[in-house]
Amino acid sequence: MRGKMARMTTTDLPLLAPAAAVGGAGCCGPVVAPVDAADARDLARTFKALGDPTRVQLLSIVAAAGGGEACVCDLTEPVGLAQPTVSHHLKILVDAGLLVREQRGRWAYYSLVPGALGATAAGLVGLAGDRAADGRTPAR
Amino acid sequence: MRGKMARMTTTDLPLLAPAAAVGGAGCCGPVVAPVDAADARDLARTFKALGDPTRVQLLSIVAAAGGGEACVCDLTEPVGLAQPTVSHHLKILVDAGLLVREQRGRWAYYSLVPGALGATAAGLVGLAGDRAADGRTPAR
DNA sequence: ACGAAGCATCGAAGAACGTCGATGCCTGAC
DNA sequence: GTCAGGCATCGACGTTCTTCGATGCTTCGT
Repeated sequence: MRGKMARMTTTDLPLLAPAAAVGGAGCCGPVVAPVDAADARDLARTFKALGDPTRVQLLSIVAAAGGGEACVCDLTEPVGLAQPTVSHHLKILVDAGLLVREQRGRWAYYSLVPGALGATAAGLVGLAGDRAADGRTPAR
Repeated sequence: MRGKMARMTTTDLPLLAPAAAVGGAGCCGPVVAPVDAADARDLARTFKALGDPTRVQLLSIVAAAGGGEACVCDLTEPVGLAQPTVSHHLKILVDAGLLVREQRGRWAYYSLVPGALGATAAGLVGLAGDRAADGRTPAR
């Protein structure tokens, strides 16, 4: 009889993960403080936004576009999806703090948030603490 | 007459993203070749594995554990989930190429794949091409 | 040989996700 | 003022994901 734990909904605030402040910890103890549950949640929220092929494509298309920005009409054709779907994915990327939207006239231009991808990558390698960050084996 | 495009299932091979080989492109043209659709798919598969708070926690707990490895019985309590659920998440991380499983006696020990997190982080910053990789603004 | 412990797999239930067509709002052109 | 274009939002539908209890397999200890 357990049906009482709210099911871990995973829907919450839209903030960007604060680079997962993993400091020096977990070096000499019985699994002490790897990352806070809240940090894990924030980091996972960003990764979930990146966890769709369409969104990864959108991100890279925007990054590769001339001027570093692209409007929705330029994005629907490369990904082969309908315009409402592309708008939906773009909104998710904006909510994740990876893209910014700027309306100019009739067009909505999307561009990368400068440090966002780097911060997420840093949080990713920070996940490992100081272990196996860039190919170093864990001493075995 | 669109309802016929197989729905983009997103389920396929378990391989790890090959760091998203974004070369030099998209500098002077109408959005040419940001990343291949297959690369986007592989990268997104890894990010989807990271897109759950429980899995992020598991990853960091394993990384912070003594010896760089942990068995399932050590992981169920920190994340507060049932054992089958933890096994399920661990399998997803193994399939994504982020963890390795080693059975020793009665226990199954999980540890980080050495370069996996770093490779994924590299693919992430590679997504931006050479733009906004580590805080550099796109010239504006 | 027998029981216990650790773990994976199975099947099910509910929530979340991706996709679309239809529709409405806002801007710019005439 | 009126029309057309670009985009977001809404509602719906099918798929996928997360979680659990139950169960089975393998290994160790007695």
